[in-house]
Amino acid sequence: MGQPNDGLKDITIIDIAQEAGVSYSMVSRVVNNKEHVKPEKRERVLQAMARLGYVANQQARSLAGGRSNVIGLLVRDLTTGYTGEIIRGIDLELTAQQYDLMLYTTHNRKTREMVHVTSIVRGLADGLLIILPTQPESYINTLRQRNYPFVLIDYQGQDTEDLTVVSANQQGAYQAMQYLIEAGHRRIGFITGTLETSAGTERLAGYKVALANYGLPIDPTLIQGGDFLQPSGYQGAQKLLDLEVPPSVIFASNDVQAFGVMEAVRDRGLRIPQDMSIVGFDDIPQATQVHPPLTTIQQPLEDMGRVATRLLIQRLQDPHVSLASVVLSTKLVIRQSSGLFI
Amino acid sequence: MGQPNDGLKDITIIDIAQEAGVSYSMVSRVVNNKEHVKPEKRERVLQAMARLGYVANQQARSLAGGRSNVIGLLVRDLTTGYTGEIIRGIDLELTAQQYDLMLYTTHNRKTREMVHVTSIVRGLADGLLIILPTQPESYINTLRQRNYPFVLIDYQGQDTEDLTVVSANQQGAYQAMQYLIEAGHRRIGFITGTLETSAGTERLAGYKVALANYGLPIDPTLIQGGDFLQPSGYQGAQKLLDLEVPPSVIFASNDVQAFGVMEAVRDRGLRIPQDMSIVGFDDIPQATQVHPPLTTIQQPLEDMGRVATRLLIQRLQDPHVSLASVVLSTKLVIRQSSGLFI
DNA sequence: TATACTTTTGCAAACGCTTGCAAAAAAATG
DNA sequence: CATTTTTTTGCAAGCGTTTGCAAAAGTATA
Repeated sequence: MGQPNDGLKDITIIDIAQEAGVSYSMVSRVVNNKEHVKPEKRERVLQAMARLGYVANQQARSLAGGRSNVIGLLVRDLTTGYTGEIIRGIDLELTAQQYDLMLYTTHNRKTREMVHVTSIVRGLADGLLIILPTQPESYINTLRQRNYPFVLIDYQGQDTEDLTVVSANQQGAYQAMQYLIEAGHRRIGFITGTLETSAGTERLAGYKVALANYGLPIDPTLIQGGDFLQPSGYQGAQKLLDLEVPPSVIFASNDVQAFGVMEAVRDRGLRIPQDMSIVGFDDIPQATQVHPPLTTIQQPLEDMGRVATRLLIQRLQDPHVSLASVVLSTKLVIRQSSGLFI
Repeated sequence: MGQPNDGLKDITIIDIAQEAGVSYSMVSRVVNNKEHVKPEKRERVLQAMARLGYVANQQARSLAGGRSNVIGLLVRDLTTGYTGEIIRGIDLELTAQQYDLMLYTTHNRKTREMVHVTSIVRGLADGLLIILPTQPESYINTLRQRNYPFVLIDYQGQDTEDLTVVSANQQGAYQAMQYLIEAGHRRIGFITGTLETSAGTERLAGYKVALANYGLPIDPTLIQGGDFLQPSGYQGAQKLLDLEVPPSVIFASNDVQAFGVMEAVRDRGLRIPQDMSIVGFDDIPQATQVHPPLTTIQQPLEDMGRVATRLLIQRLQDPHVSLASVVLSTKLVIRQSSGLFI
C-alpha cells in the first residue's frame, strides 16, 4: 500500500486475537474457515472481527502462501465491445465468488504479453483468464511449466490439457452460410479475422466447408484477409466491391469488422440489404444499434466469461479436480442487414 | 500466489545477491534506484538480474512498505463504451509508467462500493481512480480520512481539496444548444442523465442556460428524466413524441441514450434528421457507426483517463506536490443526425 | 482413576522485500 | 600519514499472514 495513511492504524489479526482473547493463529484459522476451532471461540473471534472491522491484508496473505483471491485477466484491448461482454460475465461470476480482478492489457505486443505473464505468475493473482490470445504459445508454456492455473477463452489451442472455453466457431459460420446459400446467394464474399487465432481460422473453415458441402466453388478472390478490426472490414469490402462480379453478400469475421463493411457499402451509395447483404459474427450489443440492424451469429460472450471463470475457480479450489473444456453453441440471428438474393 | 508452481523456484533478491556477490539490501537498492550504490556494483547487480531473469514479488514489496505499483480503478460497469474509452486512456498511461491495474466494479450497489474501498485501502493498490460515482460521499470520506491518494473522473464534487478530472459539461451542452437554436430549432426536447451525477446536472444546466440566454421559454414538458442508459432514451423519446406539439430535436444526455432515442424515432416511422434531429453527448466510437451518424459533443474521454492517471501517479511519486484539478474542454461534432429546422 | 487417544490451541518459522542504523571503505582534509 | 568526513555496504528487524509441530486440554477406554 502507498505510504499515506497517517492516522488510523490498520487492524491486524493480532488486534483481533487480543480482543477475542485467543492466539493470532486461531484468528487466522477462523478467517480461513479451517477446522479444529471450538465453536465458541470461533464465535468470539467473529464478533471481535465485526467489532473492530477487520479486513485481511492480501499481500501478507499471499506472501505467506495463502491465496490472494485475485484472478488476472489478460486481454488484448478493451475497446471492441466483444471484450466488454466477456468481461461482464467474468465480473459477474467473480463478484459472486468474492474474487478481485487484475487487468492486464497487451495491446497485441508480444513482449508485453510475456512480461505480464511472468509478473502475474510471480504476482498476486491466483489464476489467469486469457481472452483470445494471438500467439499464446510462448507464454502458455511458461504457465504450463509452472503448473499455473489458467483458462483460455475463445482460443482453441492444440494442447488438450489446457482448459478452454470456446464457442462453436466453425459451426456458427456454417450456419450463417447455410442460411445465405438457401436464401439464394451464390457469390459470398468473406473477410477473415486474424488467422493466428483459432476463432479466425475456424470461421473461415466454416465458410469453406459450407461452400463445399453445397457444391459451390471456393473463389479465392472472394476471400479477403483481415484482422477482426473495423478498418479491415472497410478495406476488405472495398476490394470485394471492386471485383468485376462483386458478391451479393459479405460475411465478415466479426461484428466490428461488419461495421466497417457497412461503411464501405454505404460509401458506394449501395443499399443494405437490397444491393448488398451483410452478416457479422459475435452479436455484440451494437449489432442491434446500427442501421439496419446486423444479421449475425450470436456468441454467448457473457456466458463464455462466466463459464471460464467458474472453471478457473473450481480448479483453484481443488487443483486435482478433473475439468473439461467447454464448447458453447452459437445461434444465427437474422436481422435486416441481409436478405434474399433474387 | 496460488499453491501450484511445483518445479521452478522463484528467483529472489537473495539469489541475485549471491550471483552478484553483494548483500541483498544492495540488490533492493538497485532495484529501487536508490542512491548510495557504487556504479560498478549497480552494474553487476543489473547483469545478475538479467541473467537470472529476476521479477520482483509485489506482495513482499508492498508488505515491506514499498509500493505495489498497482493502481485501483473503481467503476460502475464496463459495458457502455464510455467507460471503455476512459479506461483505454488510463491503460495507456499506466502501461507507460509501469503500473498495473486492479479493476473493481460496483454495479451501482452502494454496499459493494464501500466494501471495495476498504479493501483497496488496505489492499494492494497505491492509489485509486474513480469513474463517475453516483454518490461517492460515503466512501470518499474514508479515503480522505486515511489520506489515501485518489482522483475522481467525471465527477465534480464540492470539496475542492479532491483531485478531479472533468470535462466542461455545461459548456458542452451550451454549445450544442447554441448550434441547434441558430439552426432554427425552437422546441428542443431534453432527456436528462442521472441527476445525482454532476455530469447529469451540468448538462441540464447548459440546456437551461442556453434557452434563457436566447430568450426561449423553459418548457418542463420538454424535459424528460433519464439515467444515461439506452432504455431511458427510448422512453423519454416516446414521451416527447406523444406531446401535442413534439419538439423538432431531441437532445440526449449522452450517446447511449441518444441511440435509444433513435430507436424510438425510427419505430414511429420518422426520418432522422428530416422529421427529428437528434444530438448526443460523449462522442463514443459507436456514434460514427450508427446511421445516420450522430451529432454529439465530443468529450475527450481517453484524455480524461490519461490526465487522471497522470495526476494520480504524480501524487504518488510526491505526496506533497501541489496539483490542480483539470477541466478538459468539449467540442461540438456535427454529423448527419441533426439538421436545420425549416 | 490411570492411560491412551483425539481435538484444540499456541508458538515460531517462513514468505520476499524495504529501510534505519551502524560498520566498513573510500575520499578529503590538515 | 593520521584524522575527519563522506560514501558505500551489510545486518537485522519488521511488514501481516499461514501453517507444521508440539503442547495443552478434553474425551473415551480399560
